[in-house]
Amino acid sequence: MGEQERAKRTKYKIIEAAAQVFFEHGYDGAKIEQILTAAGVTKGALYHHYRSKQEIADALLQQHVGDIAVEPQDVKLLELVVKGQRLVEGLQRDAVQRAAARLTLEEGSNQLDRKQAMSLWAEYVEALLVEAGRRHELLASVNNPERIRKVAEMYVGAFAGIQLLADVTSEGHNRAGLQHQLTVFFEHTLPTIAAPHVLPHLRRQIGG
Amino acid sequence: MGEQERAKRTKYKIIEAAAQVFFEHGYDGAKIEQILTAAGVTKGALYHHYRSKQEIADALLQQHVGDIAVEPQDVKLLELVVKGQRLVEGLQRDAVQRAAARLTLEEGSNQLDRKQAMSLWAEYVEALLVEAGRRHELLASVNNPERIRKVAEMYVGAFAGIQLLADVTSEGHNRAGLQHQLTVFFEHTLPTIAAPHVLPHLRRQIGG
Amino acid sequence: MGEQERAKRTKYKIIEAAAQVFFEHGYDGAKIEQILTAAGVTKGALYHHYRSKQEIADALLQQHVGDIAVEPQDVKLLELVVKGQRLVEGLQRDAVQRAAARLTLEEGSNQLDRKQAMSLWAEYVEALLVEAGRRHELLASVNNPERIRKVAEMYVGAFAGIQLLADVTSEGHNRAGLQHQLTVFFEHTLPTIAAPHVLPHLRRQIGG
Amino acid sequence: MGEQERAKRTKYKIIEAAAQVFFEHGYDGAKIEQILTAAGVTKGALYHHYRSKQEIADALLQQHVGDIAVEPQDVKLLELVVKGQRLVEGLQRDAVQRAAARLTLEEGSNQLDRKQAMSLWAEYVEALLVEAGRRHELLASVNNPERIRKVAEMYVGAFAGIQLLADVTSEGHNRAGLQHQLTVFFEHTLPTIAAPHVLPHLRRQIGG
DNA sequence: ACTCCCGGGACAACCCGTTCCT
DNA sequence: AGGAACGGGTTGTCCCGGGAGT
Repeated sequence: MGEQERAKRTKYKIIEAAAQVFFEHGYDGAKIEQILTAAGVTKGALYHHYRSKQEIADALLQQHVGDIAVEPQDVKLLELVVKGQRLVEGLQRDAVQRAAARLTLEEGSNQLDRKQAMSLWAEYVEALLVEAGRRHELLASVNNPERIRKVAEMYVGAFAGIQLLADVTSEGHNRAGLQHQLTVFFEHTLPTIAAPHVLPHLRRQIGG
Repeated sequence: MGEQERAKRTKYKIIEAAAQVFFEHGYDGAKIEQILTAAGVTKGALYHHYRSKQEIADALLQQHVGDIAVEPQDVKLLELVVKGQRLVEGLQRDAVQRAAARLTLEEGSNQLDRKQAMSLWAEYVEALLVEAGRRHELLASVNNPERIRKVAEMYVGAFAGIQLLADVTSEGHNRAGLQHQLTVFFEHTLPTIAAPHVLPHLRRQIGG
Repeated sequence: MGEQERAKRTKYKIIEAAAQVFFEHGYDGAKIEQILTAAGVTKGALYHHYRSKQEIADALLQQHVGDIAVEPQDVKLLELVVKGQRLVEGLQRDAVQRAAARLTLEEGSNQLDRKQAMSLWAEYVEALLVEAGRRHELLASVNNPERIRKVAEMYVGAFAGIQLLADVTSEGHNRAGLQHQLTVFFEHTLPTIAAPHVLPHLRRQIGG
Repeated sequence: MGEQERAKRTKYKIIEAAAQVFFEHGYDGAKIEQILTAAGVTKGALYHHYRSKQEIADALLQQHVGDIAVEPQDVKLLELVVKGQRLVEGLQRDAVQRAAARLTLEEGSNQLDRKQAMSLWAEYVEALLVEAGRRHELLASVNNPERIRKVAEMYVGAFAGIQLLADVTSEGHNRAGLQHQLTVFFEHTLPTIAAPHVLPHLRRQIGG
């Protein structure tokens, strides 16, 4: 019982340490020894819980998928905004999220994972926009399937890039930075997507 | 003499091969052997021309900086658009550009490089926007130093992200894809930045 | 009490499992995990009963030495034949015997054990032959100390080899195979050792 | 050119050192470090020439197959004797032969090799005996297919065993020992196989 | 008394960037 | 420019101990 408890904590210590190291050095650049040191565990312990470096990375990515649920909103586009904010918040707060993001972008020998992760996001945004369109929240010029698809992809890409840049621009993991960046992004893209009557709602959330 | 010639060609073969390998596997993941095989060169040759793996990467990045000069335009914002298009075009055409992009985003042991590269871009865009502002090409709401700075950063970030996504979304290195993506990006951001009277000019370039 | 009983059974389960694994992979090649799995025991249990891998091997070898006693025979050479047959029978029936044989032939870090085991056998056979000589059961050409010694060594060696080959030639652990092999061996060596008048007795046993 | 020469010598040094170590400790027990030390080469050199420990063992076994050709003899059974003597001689003279023998008997993960090696020998001896039978060199009691087969197997097995024992009985690699053992073996088995009229010929060779 | 899980750490095989000699 | 050699560093294996629970 107490044993189980300890094991659980050890596993988590390892994941946390791995997150830190993976985030800083990438998958290939990360050395097991670094993880060991950071976690304060021995090799025996680590390999007791995970069979390989790859398995640690996988476990880390699992954690990530603990998907950010967003409560439904009257204005569908609000969900997009909130989701983005939550995601950003997660990236700032949680080293595991940051590492997962890095690993996903990097591809670990298999390009597929990266592809899938991105595609998933794109699909999610697309579905959201479609629904928004049905509710007349989109500008007429945007509200057709072809266009929605493109916009979704652009959004996801741009979003990913902003995260990337934020790592760089900010000294420490300054919270305000990324959040502000996101705000700017929304302010400059939503007006060309959303119908005028929903913009005020969106602005309120953004500004908040 | 002819020797010089051959040496030059060998060096380039190496860079090209390295580009391919670095792009696919990243810096740490790339093995010298792979480069050797891809280039059809022996180890002796490679180390005759470059003293280390890092030096190859550096040489590769130099190439990249062979900066895309853009001819001055009446409308300053057009330069931004053209620059973006040129960059994208380069990324599609040239494996070296692609590899350089990957390496830059990855940081090679030193975070500084990534930071600098990004900052450089941000500064370039910022300067461009400032000049555009002076020429009354910006919306009033955007035309103040603080805001311009933020917008520039957002732009660079989003831009980087679009490239990333493009690697993923496209099967082969489909040219049209990235270009189209970029078009969508410009269409959805410029209206919230540029003054109405320059928009038609920009649209003409974008659509082209 | 019942505890003791269980402990005993556990110990035996371990020995049996170890025998299987040692026989198949040799000492170095055998992994504790494999023994664990085969025995259906946990690591804690195993190390409660045995302090090390080596100790398991030792225990296994002890078992082996539970020497095959052969009832005295009128014709001394018959004892040699019977002993051989018993040994072979044991090797077929009992995995522990098989494993012990392998470990003995392999030497476990110390060559001494192997030497001793072999020497023991050689001495046993030698003593037996000496006694047979005293009883006029040997051919005159063989019946001198020097010769007896050599013959004994040859016998043991050849015998060991036959076992080895049998492992290999036979698909499953075919019982008949080894036994038959042994018969052939006796048939082809005894006539050059035994006095003619004892041969019929020996043949009867061999053929049986 | 001179390079090639050096490489060849290095490869051989490695094989020789490996032979020594494999012979003493078996495959699993042999450590690469030991081979390195014995050969006086570095890890890099070793792995430049061989990709794995297994590959070294394989190379070693190849060498072994450089089969001992025996010049045809009038009396076919003489070939059997000569072959045996040559083999034994080889085992004494050449560490590589010794190691190969050990590795073959040990099976390295795949039992097949051992089986095949043994079977090959058995087949060789069988063929030889068949031919001898055709030339009326065998006793009538032996000269039938069934029997020949069994005798061949017995022979090979016994032979292998004698080698094994010799490793053990002898302190240094005493040459005389094994050879003498072999002599005894032939003396005690051939009379029950060979026709009386060829025995003198065989004895002459054996005694030689 | 025995089981079991967690953890410790030495050590092994192998990789890979680099140098050195030709 | 060619290719053998170098050697430190990496991941992963495996034998074993320890302590809580039943």
